[in-house]
Amino acid sequence: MDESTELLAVRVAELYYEENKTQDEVGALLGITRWKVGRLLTRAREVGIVRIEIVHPRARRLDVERQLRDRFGLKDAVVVPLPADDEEVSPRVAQAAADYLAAVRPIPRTLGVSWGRTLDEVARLLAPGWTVGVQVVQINGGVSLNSKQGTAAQTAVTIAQKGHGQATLLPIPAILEQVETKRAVERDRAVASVRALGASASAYLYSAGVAGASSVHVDSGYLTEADVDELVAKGAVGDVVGRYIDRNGAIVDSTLDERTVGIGLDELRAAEHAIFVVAGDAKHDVARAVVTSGLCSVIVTDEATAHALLEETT
Amino acid sequence: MDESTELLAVRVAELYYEENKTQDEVGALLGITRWKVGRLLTRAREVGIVRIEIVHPRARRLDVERQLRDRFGLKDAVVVPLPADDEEVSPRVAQAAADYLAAVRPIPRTLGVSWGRTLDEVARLLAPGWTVGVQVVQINGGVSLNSKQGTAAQTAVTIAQKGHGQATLLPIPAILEQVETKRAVERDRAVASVRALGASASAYLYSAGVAGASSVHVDSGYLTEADVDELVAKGAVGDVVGRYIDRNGAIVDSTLDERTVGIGLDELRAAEHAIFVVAGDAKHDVARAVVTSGLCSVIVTDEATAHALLEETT
DNA sequence: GCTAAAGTTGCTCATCTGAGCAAGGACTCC
DNA sequence: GGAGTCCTTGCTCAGATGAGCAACTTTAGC
Repeated sequence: MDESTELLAVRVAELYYEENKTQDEVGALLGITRWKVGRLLTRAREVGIVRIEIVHPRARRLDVERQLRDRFGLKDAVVVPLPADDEEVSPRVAQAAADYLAAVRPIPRTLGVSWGRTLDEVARLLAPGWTVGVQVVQINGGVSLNSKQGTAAQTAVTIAQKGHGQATLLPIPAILEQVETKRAVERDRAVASVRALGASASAYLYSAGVAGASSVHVDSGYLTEADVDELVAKGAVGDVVGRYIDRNGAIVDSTLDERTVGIGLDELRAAEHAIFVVAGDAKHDVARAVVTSGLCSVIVTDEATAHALLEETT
Repeated sequence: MDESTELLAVRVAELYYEENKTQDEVGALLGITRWKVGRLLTRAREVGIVRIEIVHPRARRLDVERQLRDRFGLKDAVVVPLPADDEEVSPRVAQAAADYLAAVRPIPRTLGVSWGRTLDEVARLLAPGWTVGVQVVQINGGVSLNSKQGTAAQTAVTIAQKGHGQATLLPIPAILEQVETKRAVERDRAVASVRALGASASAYLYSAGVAGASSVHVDSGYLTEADVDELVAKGAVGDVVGRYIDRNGAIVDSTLDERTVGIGLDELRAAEHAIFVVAGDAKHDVARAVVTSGLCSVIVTDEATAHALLEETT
């Protein structure tokens, strides 16, 4: 588009969009036919002279969502635009996840949830009365060894309460020290039944952690920084329901995995609705691993993550 | 608009604007009638959920321009949107002024110009060949006492050259020390003829300066900082064609004014086209004085200045 | 509980707008 | 210089859209 055409397009756009004139009127005013006006407007939109944007905390990027679905064979995708303020990213994604959960049809009778900061936020933002009589099951261990005790339970309970249903918890450490202990615990009748209930869920809602010193597992005392460093050295990019995976979505350390309590990755892969919530630049790698290895059927994320997924997997 | 309607409006806007669906399709998809879709879109635009903006260096704000015309009885107004970068404001206004000048009809045979940074920029941005055979006359004195000598002449010459015409200069100090000198100079045949030519111009193009230590007059040595301080104390807000005016557009110091060489304010007020170019936050006060006192028939400015003019003159 | 006022909804109809097409113009490559 | 190709232009026509209206619903005030 040459200089003078561009200038004309600007004038046309001003008269049409800002002055609310019809294409006919604009044409008459500028001495061109209305068809030319129409074409200039189309071009102005294409070229970006005219920018139409939807400014709202609950806005979504449907075009990006479609690309994600297509590229990774997902059942669904939810992408929220990046807000001006970085702090706002995770609440918006959480809100979107909460909205999505409330809209899942058929309504899940049994919902398996993991825990973590992101999930906590989702629970908090979920609309009270989002459903009726839901059964929420915690799908991975979580009683932490230090202060933050109870947040894992809190998440499940909140989601259950707001859905006028009840929560079934898994009050067991996420990772046990000995394989034997883990086996023994799983043989326990109560624990086994929770595991069974979890395995039967019709939908799962979970997030992922980054493999690094800031991991919740280090924070909670399940793993030392050295442990995590070793995992990273072995190729770990992050954890999903407490299990560390590499960039291909494979378990990094099977011994560690044996000591991890909760649902297995294959159960997640087989699930009807496996809703994966991720926000933030740090999690691009884990997100990619999850999405490419079919761990989720639905992803809820921010635009930056979505673009990262789409760009680098060409 | 309540929460749920708003959310619906967002969904509607996304499907309509981003997915390019018809209102009918959007309605079918969301289970509402197409009329409701149309109404939601209208509201979304009104409320600002949908924002349509024209992003272009040459874009204008026609709505604001209309307000300016109406409020101040101007013949015309040109308002450029604020660019993201503050540095960009004055070039954009200058460009707009250059564009405007080239589009003035009937084409001015004789154009009176003042000088200064703004005018210089206008001259620089003017399109070569913007007209043919124009006669450019310098309307106020300008040979400066220090280094920057010649810029005043430069402006007029550039405008004339680009308009395939010739420039008539007024190579005399803007302000003389003695009234007698000024009178004597004006009696000079050559000078008198330039003044006469200037007075006969069919269009004037000029800017304004702020009354303050940074004034060109101080910079050029015509006035001392103390002089300017005194002017300010007397109510001066700035100068137009070298003459200091107060907020009502009246001459502040008649003695000083008597020593100022060039066109008078009344000649400006009587002119057919008095095109006033102002940019920048510092000049809001002078701009208001010029505009409210009828010194210009056309204003070319930036959005911030325009808003300042409109807001505070209610 | 009733009435008036204000707001909302679905509809008709006139107008606006984009897709698609044929004709004209400009540019390229022998 | 001429044929072929690409791009632009104005047009027809069908589909999309907004103004205006009457019926209906909600709200407020008594």
